[in-house]
Amino acid sequence: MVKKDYRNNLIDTATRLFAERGLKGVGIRELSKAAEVSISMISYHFGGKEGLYSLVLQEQFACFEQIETIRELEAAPLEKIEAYIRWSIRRHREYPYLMRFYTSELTNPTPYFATIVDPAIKKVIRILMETVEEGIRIRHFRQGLSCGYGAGMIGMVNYYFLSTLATREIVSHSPERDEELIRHYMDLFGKGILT
Amino acid sequence: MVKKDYRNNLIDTATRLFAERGLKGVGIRELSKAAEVSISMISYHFGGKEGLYSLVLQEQFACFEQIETIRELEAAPLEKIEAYIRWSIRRHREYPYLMRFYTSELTNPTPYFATIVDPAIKKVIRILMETVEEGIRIRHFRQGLSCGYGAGMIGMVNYYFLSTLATREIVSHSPERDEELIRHYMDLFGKGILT
DNA sequence: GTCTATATTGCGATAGAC
DNA sequence: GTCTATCGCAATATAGAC
Repeated sequence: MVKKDYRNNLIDTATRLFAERGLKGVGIRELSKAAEVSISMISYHFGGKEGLYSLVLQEQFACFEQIETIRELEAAPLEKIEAYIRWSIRRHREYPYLMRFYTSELTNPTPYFATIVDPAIKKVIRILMETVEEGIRIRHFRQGLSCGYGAGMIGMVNYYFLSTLATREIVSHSPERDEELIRHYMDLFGKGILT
Repeated sequence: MVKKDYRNNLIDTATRLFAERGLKGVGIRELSKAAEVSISMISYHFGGKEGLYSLVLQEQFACFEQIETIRELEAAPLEKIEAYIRWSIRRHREYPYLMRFYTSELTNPTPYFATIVDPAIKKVIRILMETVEEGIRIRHFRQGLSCGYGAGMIGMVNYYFLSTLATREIVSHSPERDEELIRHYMDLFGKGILT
């Protein structure tokens, strides 16, 4: 079906371009040329540039629904933390532009931050904090810890992907290293760095 | 001196507006109106909008020079890590818009990323990795750790400030909590979370 | 140094043909 | 559904008066 090809073509191209240069950094002329369709297709299919952007954003953040399965997991808190790390890394690999939208919306929010991005971030942070809280309560984790440590783990993983542009010459970001990365995060988070 | 007032006025206004909406998100009309000067002042003093932006960026990242004092510190690796955390938090408090420029340039880089932002980030990461490496070498830190753990610490601290917009209703970001925050990061990084 | 007025270019959106 | 051509507006930069 021709219609669907053109539509998907536009969505794919827009995802890449918006991720790389932001909503304001991409014009509909360049967008339609890159997608090899005419400029009027953007208004026709998506009601304008902003409509296309919000659709791309929705697609990118839809996967945050899956975090609920981690909350409902019948598992020890530390296993839930590992499940989060695995889910998070898988998510970044599956949606290579996700971190760009995530941080771009956090620093230069568009009107869609409040409805799409903010709830997704809050949901993940709340679940991680809950998990750490539970770990403290049932004495798997040390007493007197702050449940904010959960957010520390989110920060470590996200920064690994966020900083790629500056660190790829220093640290390998190959997917083949992902398992090693998970072990390292769990090791550091669990036991700390000291002898 | 009138000249300097107008110039500084423009720089201050531009810092706030560029931080909040990005280079492309702010026009020189709005900028000059907010700074209460005429539009032509931007070209006159800074050679155009981009010139003003690059000056703001230089100002924001100039403080990264100070990281050298941590490298040269005569102190144990763990103390250097704490010195980094203190320096980083102080930096975020002194330059409240720094994290916005930092992440905005990482996700939607402008032509100034390569000369201003990239070297600053690389310098900090290298020093943290060196410090962890040294800690492992002199057996203050556990053997078999990756020196990439240093970057994990950068990620935790930066994410705390990056995520403010989404987490301020969940976690307090008050400067009065900073000392507690430093203790928590050192505690987690040093001993981990397990009993 | 600072202003107003204007030149020029580029933007997003759409009318109308097919 | 898709195209081309064009409208109206906002962008940056600058000429020229003071």
